[in-house]
Amino acid sequence: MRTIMMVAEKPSLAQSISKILSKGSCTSRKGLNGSCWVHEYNGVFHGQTAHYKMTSVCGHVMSLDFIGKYNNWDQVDPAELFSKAPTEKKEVNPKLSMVKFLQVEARGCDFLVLWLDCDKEGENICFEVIDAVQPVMKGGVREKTIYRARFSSITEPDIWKAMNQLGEPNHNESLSVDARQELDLRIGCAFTRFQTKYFQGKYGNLDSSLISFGPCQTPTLGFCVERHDKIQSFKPENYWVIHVKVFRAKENPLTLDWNRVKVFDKDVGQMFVNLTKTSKEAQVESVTKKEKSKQRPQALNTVEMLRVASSALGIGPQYTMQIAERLYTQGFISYPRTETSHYPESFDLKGTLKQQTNCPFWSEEVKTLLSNGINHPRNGVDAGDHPPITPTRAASEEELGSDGWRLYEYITRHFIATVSQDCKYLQTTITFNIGTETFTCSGKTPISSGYTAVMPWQGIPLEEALPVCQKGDMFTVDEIKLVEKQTIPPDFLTEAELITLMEKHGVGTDASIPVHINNICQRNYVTVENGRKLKPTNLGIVLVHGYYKIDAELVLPTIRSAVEKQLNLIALGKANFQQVLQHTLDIFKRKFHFFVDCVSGMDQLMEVSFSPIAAAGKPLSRCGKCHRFMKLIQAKPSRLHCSHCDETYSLPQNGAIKLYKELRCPLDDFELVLWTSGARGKSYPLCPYCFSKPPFRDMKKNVGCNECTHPSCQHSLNALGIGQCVECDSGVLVLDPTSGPKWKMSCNRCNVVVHFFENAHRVQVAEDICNACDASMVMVDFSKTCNPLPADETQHTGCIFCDPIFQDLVEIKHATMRHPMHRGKGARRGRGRGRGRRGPPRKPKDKMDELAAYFV
DNA sequence: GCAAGGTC
Repeated sequence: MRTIMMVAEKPSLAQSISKILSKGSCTSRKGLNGSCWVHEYNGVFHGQTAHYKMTSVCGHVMSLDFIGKYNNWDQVDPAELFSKAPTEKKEVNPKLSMVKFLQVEARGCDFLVLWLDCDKEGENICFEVIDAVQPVMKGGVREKTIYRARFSSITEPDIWKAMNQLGEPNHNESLSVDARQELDLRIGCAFTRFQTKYFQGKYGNLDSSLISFGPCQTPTLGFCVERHDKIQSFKPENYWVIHVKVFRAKENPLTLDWNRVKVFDKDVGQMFVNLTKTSKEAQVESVTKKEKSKQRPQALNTVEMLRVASSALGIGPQYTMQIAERLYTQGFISYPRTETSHYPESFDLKGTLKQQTNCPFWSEEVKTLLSNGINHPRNGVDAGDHPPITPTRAASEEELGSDGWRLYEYITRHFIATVSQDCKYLQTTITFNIGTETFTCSGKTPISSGYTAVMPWQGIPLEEALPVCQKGDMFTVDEIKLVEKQTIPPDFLTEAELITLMEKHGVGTDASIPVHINNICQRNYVTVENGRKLKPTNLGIVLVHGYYKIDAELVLPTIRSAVEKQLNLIALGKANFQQVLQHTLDIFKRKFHFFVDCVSGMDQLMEVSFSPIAAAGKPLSRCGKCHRFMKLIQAKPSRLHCSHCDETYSLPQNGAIKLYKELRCPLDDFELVLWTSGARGKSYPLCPYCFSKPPFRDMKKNVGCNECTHPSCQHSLNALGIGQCVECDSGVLVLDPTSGPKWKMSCNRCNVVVHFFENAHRVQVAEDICNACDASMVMVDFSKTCNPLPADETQHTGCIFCDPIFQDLVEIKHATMRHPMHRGKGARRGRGRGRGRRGPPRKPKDKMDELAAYFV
């Protein structure tokens, strides 16, 4: 029997498609990566009985990156990223072993049917799957073996239609995505690295660890700064309006609106007032009554959900998507990433509504709709991806938690609204003539609330009823005055407005819009103010103004759409992949060089808001080269700067840095500093020079003395390492020499901190090794007054894992069970032991020799 | 450490 492997873009789709095609009879099992499912059933393929295996990936399998050595910021000129630097495809998430999983499932299969989403990204993933799977499938030389299923919705008729009309994957569309990936990578990384290094080397208080650039995030920031500029350049203007009040006996006075609304010249205003004042009476010119309606909403898609969540619920896009994904995986709502605002024909509107019958918040409205009949939903856009976002089962606040419930409540109310009637109201307008001028007064009275019954915030507010009158009726003029007013500046851009702008200009997608907004917040280009308004920071403003000054195209919203236009030519087969890629890269390469040449133009703006790095920070520790004090710059990213040598040294982030007893690194004479993390109180010393430039080949970048393999330095791993970490595979528990009297050792790789020998006078790592577990022996001195040791002993040396006397004094407890000592000899792991187990350390050579060797 | 696009 032939076997057909079928692959969807996500596990949920594999499940629904296989359910349809197997008519509910498939068996399901989890794949070896623990994330994807395999659904199997028998059916017919090409007229013969066949075995089907339907599975999925989780989005893209591969992602593009530069080959390793081009990811070293210190060694690579960003300009090289435009052409010289080779790229390679890497697995997006190596932990998922997606390629291996696909190969295991595809081995020996006869046919491959690709059910990836029907957009360009999906087409690209098709080829990622093909590349992974083809080598292990049965070689069908004479027969076509790879098919593409194209579906426009996840409904039975559509899925069956797709299965019966299998086509071929579209290589051109896939190539257009390959081109986009390469362009985004080369352009984004080149600009980001250049800017970051350039500005961070010059200014001390930028307060952002990364000065990033990207074809989506930069225009996103541009929108926010554009509004800021409008506010700044706003000049209030005076204008004048005529306020008129009229009344009739025993009735409340009416305030009227002037038909000319306002004038910008006081004298002209006064003239109109005089003309109005020629009459003491207001005559009714006409009374019109018009039935109007407020339309029920279209079915909910992602972008609209994000807008409402931000503006009405006060929940940001990133968090909204997190909540929505949780609601989706728990089965409360349908798939939350969709551009479609139109229910498919087969959508069970009534069934979805019935589920909500018993929810007290809207049961009345639901019951009325079910008994009176639901309204046909408005036409929306069918993007062919997923149905609109709807509730899929009833829920309560207890089940969902506060924010989950608020979003679910909105989604549900929105759904009910889409099948409700429009809101109808009567608009009455009374037109008055006073002198030569015309004034009106209007009011709304609800006729039927329609959908606003479930979306009360959109309802017609109750107003005082207008007086009943007819043409020719006379009112007495109570008051006529000229009122001076001022135009007011616009407010900062709201997140909801930004989402609309991004969508309009094609910046980002429904799934990536939240990411871009999050990026510009995290990079400290904008802050989120009350009412989720986005206020640009000095840094954000200077960056955008700098781009405007040097090359406005870098920040204009068209930068994305212009490139996408080119990419579309590839997708349509009208242009060659290489030519488009080269052409676009050439343009941006020139833009890059121009930007580099003109960056002083941005400097002039930076200088106004930021202080030079040499003027920032407080003196902390001495430089090993000039022996003058270096300054600690606390602003993000925290770093040490030697103004004499004009060098900047990076430091670990998210912790406190202080001087470490004026001790020095034996390799380079830099004074050591102590890094302390907040939460768990982990700390270690580090040499500012070695931290960026590891002295030994086996040492990674950005590590402290607790990972240094120096053979004789008293602060190194060799001197203070005790034994293999009890949690992680690669770490070593290192004594924290500053931790007494609450002594502890912490893993130099993971977050494990082990407390031991509380109140001991002194704790030292001894020369000897435990025979049983290879850990370093530990020597402990207790003071006489506080001595837990037996008899009169105040000093004891032993293995903290194996020594019975130490057992109660070490807080390892359950973690001990993971230690090799307690798992039998077979379980011993070879790596990462304490000192003495790392082989004879190489003798350190002269520091500069070491460095030279390191970088060869 | 970087982009944007999928998805978990």
